[in-house]
Amino acid sequence: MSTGSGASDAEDEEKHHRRSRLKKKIIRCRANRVSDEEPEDDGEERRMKQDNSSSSRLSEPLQKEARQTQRNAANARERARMRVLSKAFSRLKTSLPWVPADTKLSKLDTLRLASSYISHLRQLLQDERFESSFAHPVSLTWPFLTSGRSEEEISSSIRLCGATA
DNA sequence: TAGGCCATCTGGTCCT
DNA sequence: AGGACCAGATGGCCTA
Repeated sequence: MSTGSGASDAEDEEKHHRRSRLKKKIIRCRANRVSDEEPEDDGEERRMKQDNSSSSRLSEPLQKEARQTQRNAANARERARMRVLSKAFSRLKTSLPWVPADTKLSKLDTLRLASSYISHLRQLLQDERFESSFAHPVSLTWPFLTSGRSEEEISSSIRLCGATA
């Protein structure tokens, strides 16, 4: 997974499309297997049965088909859900300071770094010097925290964020 | 080539 | 009943 920056977004997209094509191929194969098991469509009788709203009254093959349709819909929803989750991870990653945009970071690493970064910020809030030099520290976000800090403080933060907890 | 990571499928459970 | 969420299984891609 790459970051949420413009170029890497496109990269992500391309990667995603490549994967999707492969996966779709797999899905098609599986679907074919399923449909191979299904008997031939018997026109009129089938259409009449489709008018029945209750699936329990459907014939066996139609029930099977209905289940498969529902499954496919559920799969699509699950894919969308996981896509949202992945994007959230990407956004979280881009909000981590001192992590270059093109850095490869697993989801687990992203969580760990975010966690350590939060700890770091909490530490800063408890720091007396920090409190005396900023009137409203809580309203500040990370890019501003670097101003007024020594090289040593910044590099120690880099070490902190660079280490996988 | 093994191992890590990821996307997807799937069945189960919970919630509305 | 249907959707959301979750966890396990599976298979592909990538890298050391």
